[in-house]
Amino acid sequence: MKQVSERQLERFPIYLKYLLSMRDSGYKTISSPVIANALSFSEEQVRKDLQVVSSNNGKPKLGRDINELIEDIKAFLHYDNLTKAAVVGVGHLGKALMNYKGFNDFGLDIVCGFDIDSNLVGSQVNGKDIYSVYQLSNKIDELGLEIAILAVPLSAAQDNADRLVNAGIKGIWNFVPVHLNVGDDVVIENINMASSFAILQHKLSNKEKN
Amino acid sequence: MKQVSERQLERFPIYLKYLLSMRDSGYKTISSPVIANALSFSEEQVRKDLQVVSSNNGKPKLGRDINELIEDIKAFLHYDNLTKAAVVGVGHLGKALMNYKGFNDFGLDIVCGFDIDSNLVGSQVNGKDIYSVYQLSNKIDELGLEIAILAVPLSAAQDNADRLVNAGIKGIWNFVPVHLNVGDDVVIENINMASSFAILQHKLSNKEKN
DNA sequence: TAGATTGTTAATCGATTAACAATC
DNA sequence: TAGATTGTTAATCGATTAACAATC
Repeated sequence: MKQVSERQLERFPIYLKYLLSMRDSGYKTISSPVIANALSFSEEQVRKDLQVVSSNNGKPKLGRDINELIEDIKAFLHYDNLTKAAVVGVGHLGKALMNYKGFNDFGLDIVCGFDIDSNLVGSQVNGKDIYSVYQLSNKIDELGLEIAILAVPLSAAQDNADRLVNAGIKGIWNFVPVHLNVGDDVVIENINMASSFAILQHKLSNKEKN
Repeated sequence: MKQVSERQLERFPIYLKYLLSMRDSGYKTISSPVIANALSFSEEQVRKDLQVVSSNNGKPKLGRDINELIEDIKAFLHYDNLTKAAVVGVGHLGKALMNYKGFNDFGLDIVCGFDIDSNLVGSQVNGKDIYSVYQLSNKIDELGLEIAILAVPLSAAQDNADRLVNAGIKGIWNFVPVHLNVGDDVVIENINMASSFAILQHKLSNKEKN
């Protein structure tokens, strides 16, 4: 299979959402120019991206079979077998993540939550148990947790990352706006709202100048 | 001022968080290699990035003054005068965003929420009023709202984006995993959790292969 | 002074875009 | 057939990394 870049990986879920909506609208095939126009990408980029995941070639004049393309992207993104995850830090954000309905659609299954607050431990959010962070090691093994979603306060982020790594977690989805230092064998992916907002703000103030 | 790329913009909030923590630890100056090492960037990249925002040159052997650097980054990112925003769609995610304490730190002030559900309209979240989406035009003017934070269900996303644009909003921070089509004069910035998770998942499955 | 760090200029790398023959 | 779309190969663009003289 061809090499894939992070930029491309980011685009596949976007293609998938669009393709699902087009299938719902009754389309059977779809071409790169049509996708490009709908999503504001270039058609060359769409063609290259789809070549990475497609099991069959597209057909000149027709494009690709939508169903096949949807299956190819889902397979490529591992959407079929759910990855078990836990939310660490059950504050406002952590609760919202535990309640979010969309995660199953992209192969993520939030099994439980962890918090340090003894008032929360033993309760449930969206029907999912909240355990103590001191139970991390045990529960990770017992429940087969693969990924931790970190949503603790800033000051507790690195400590909890260390705790997770010690407990055997290899993947951390970090919602805390701070750089985590972990070993090479652990993968971190950050959702940094401050970074995203900086781009929005900058684009807006550039507009105003014109 | 030098040209700045989106990649660089994303890094400035990360630098800022780190610099604040180093200032708290008592440091007065800091060099690019030290920053690079702490944040897992290359030192050349750090040097180039800081040159974009710094009002003064760094000093060989010493580096830069931390306080000055912090002020420069804050000014560059417009962190000083708060941008007024509203959350549109007060579900689990919308509520969490309205409760999130960190936005003020990066120049964002969530003034109120909007929802279509008449059971929510008139209530408050974190002391902030929830208005009907039918009041958007009026309230945007009345309250001086500049940015909309979109957190509605997928099926309602494009309609609400259109509504916001019609009501005069020029910047949309989109938390819905869908591509929004708007005119050239409107800026959209997406927080796409599916895209972010795709990268995490892919890195993890690559690790497993080794 | 010696040397760590700087800013600038050049080289490399990777991703996007363009060009174009092949084909359903 | 004609032409829209494909896949491949080459060119361009932009960002990162490397090299190096300047300097506190």
